[in-house]
Amino acid sequence: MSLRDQIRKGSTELVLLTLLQERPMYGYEISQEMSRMSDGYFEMKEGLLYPTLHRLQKEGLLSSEWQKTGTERRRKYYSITAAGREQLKEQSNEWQTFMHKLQEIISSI
Amino acid sequence: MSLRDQIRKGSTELVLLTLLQERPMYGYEISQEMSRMSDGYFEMKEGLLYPTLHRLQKEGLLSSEWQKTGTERRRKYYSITAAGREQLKEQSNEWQTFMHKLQEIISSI
DNA sequence: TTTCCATACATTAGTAAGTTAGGTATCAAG
DNA sequence: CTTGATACCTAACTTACTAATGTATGGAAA
Repeated sequence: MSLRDQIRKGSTELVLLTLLQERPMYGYEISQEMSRMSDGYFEMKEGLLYPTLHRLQKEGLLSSEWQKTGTERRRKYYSITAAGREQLKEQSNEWQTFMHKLQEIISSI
Repeated sequence: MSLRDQIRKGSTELVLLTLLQERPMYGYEISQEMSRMSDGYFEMKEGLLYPTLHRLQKEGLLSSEWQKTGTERRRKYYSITAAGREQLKEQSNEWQTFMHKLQEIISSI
């Protein structure tokens, strides 16, 4: 695992929930959008993306529905739930704390 | 694993190398000092601390020597090497990038 | 003086997040 | 009609991290 991969560990949920707070999206769209909006920095492999979406839904932080319209390719759209928004707030705060603490340590030397 | 534990994942090496850049320390001292200087935020369990020190030494980022003086309790002091300082610079930069990117995403919504 | 806690090293078994590598199917373009 | 992008998914493996435990020494208190 690269240094970047190692550092990104643990940010999966935060990034996912943040994206879905904007609007409902389907898996493939999420991976594209995540890469696009971070200029390629955040890239989520399918082997992580789909299992994580399933887990977050199981935990009640996301809900999903298959797209109804018959013409387009089948897509499963994920939406953030109220519990998901709560969790997002919590995670966002925790990340802010972490980054602040880390800055303190880095700049203390 | 708690949210905080999950988030701290991947910061182990950076924090260790940063501490040892200040001065050589032994394992027990590192865990105390790490907790002290972060007001209890960063806590490294022994099951992570010792294997990681061993690994970093094996990778040439740290060197170690047992304390010589006979009176005191035996201690293994770890020092950062030139390669370790290089790695620290790299990791520090990578972390800055990551935190910047994450802030962008968080604040973009 | 022995008992108890802090110091100081370490390992082992288990968990869970992440990667790697596949599989299936549809649609559009050349 | 094959190729690549879209779109879903799973299984096997790796590894950072936790939880639990083990060993040994020194000092303080009982």
